[in-house]
Amino acid sequence: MVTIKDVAKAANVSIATVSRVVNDYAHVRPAVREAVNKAIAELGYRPNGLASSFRTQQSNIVGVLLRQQRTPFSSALAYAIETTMFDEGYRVLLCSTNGDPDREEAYLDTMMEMRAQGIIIRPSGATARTIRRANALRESGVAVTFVDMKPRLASISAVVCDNYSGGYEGMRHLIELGHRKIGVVAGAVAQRGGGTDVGSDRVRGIRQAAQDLATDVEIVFSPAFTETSSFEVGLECGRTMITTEKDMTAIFATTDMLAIGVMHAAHGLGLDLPRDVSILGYDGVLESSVTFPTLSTIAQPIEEMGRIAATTLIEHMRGTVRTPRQVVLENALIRRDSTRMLP
Amino acid sequence: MVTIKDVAKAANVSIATVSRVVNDYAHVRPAVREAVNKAIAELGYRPNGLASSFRTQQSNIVGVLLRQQRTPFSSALAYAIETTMFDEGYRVLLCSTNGDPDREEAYLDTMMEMRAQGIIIRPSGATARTIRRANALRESGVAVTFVDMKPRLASISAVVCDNYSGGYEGMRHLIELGHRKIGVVAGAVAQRGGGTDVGSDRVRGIRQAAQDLATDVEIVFSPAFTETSSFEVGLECGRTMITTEKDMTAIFATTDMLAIGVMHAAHGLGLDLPRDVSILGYDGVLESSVTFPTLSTIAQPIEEMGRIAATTLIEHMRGTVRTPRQVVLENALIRRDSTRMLP
DNA sequence: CGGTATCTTGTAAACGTTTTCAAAACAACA
DNA sequence: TGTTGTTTTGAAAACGTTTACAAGATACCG
Repeated sequence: MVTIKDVAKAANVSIATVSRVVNDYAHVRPAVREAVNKAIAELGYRPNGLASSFRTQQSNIVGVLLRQQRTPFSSALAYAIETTMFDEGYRVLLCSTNGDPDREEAYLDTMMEMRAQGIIIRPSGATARTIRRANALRESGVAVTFVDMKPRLASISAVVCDNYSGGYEGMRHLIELGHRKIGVVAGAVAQRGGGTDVGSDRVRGIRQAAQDLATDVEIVFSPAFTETSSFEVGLECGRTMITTEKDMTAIFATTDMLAIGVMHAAHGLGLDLPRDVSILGYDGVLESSVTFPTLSTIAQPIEEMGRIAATTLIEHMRGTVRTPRQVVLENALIRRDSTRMLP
Repeated sequence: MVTIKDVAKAANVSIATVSRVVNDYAHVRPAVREAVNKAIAELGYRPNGLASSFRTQQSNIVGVLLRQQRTPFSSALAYAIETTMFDEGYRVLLCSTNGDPDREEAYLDTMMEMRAQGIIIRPSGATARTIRRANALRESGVAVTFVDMKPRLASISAVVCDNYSGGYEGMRHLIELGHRKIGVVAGAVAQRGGGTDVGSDRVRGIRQAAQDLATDVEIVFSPAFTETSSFEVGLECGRTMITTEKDMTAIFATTDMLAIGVMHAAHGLGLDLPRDVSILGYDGVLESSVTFPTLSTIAQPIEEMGRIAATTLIEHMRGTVRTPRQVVLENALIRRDSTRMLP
């Protein structure tokens, strides 16, 4: 490998000068600069990033800790973060913990060892622990931003959608369409409503809307389950719900993938959508636009979340913003074909 | 930050000894080892990865260069690669070029600067250039493996599916079901059939099967288009194809997302699936199992591809395998509800 | 107990940069 | 030409590890 020394020798200058040229410093005579650049080109010199990172203790690496990687939501989020970071000169180390706390631990360790400048975390359920860990990171000088989760105490920056009002507006949509008995498919934690996770907020919004918007609204929850977002769960819950609750005219699933599962359940039971039952999703992932019928959904601005999380983290890393900041974005109802006005 | 020096002082040993303990070397007295570990724990010492990477010139970083990141295929692939690498002690830098050659260039530069040990590339269309670049990388000591693309000359390792036979078997499926006039939705490059890309191989297989398997098979191609995999393109092509070719009974799309687009076109034109037209996809992404009706498809073992690409690269990096290796995996037909026997 | 082999430890030199400091070169001015 | 101020350059010291080498300690053997 050709080093800065080789370049210095070839250009007849000191390594300090080469360094100055490489890093675009002022105070280098044009002639010298040119000679150095020529030597660099001729020798095919590439600065050793390992060395300069080491010297400056700046890795330019940020970690992104996701709980999954295969879901549409995560993909979109990761993509937005990654491109934003790249354009700002940071490189991202993408890690999917798959919900395994040991893996999360291991990844955080690695990031510390690599002296990552900042970390974006989409926390999994184990919030207390994650927050503790995140605070420890912050104290040792690593910038931290949460995405898609708002911690109760605002010591850490976070970017999140207003899931409460999303749930609320989803219900408003269904109620305005004339639905009065509405099934809700949501995770177990969410149903209890105590958590700080996004699902709980959605359910709270749903409950409140049912109280506020009409006197005769009845909501029924599908039996609790633990995993909170998969197609299979939606299928299962949809099936039992549809067979049990005869006069239910609409189902609100707190996730698009859940909703798609519910749609399949409905199809499987011979129902015609949306005539026999309206279905409303939540997230606005790509997949929701390619179902049949296309899925009405409360869309989150996923890419915007990613971008804002990235820029927030960057500001923390650069020190331009020191106080934690919590950004709450609005969701938007997308009316498509899976929900219809009751006759 | 607490360094190895601090630990050495606290444990009353030399930094060399600490280093030996940290790196699990033999020849350290148990008592000493213990004392050092105690000091490490007390001080909260974390080895400076930047420093050791620099010293050893081993970054433990591998780059993964994808052209997109938001597609189900890419996500699954990235996930498989990432977990495999992590378990082997490597960290992955995930990069999506979005088809932009400048971005690809920039990423490769970064990887060189970070002294990545190896790179997995899912090449985009610009193959000649990518191969040249890949060879240059190899010569400067970086391990390179292609995934989902097999270069003509076997100087670079690659993991790919047998797209030719996949196309062939897809056609066999449709022909066995009694279909004789079959529409094919594929990219422009693929249709010309000259490229080394996966699409071309699929089309070649399709063509050959049409010749081999029955005398009266007719295939019609949808008008050529450039982007090769999106839902919108499938929608567009499906629409024109269905309205133009009246006696066509099946459509083979060379991508699941294309197929899903075609399904929507069919639904939009009031067709009943699979009664009025059978639809066959290719890839076997998650989405194909949640369409309505569920999509029959030629499934690629995407995760296996990722895993094998990762292990291949690891073997190259470790030097256990030096000669390039090209692995070809088989696809498998998944029969679902979107294809049916002609009456 | 001396000699030898083995185990354990420390010293110090790298690794390729960046950066401080001071010296050298140059320009401006009297 | 000498003085002063500015620009340009180089020497050398870091940064925190790993590791070659040598030396000190210990064990073993006759």
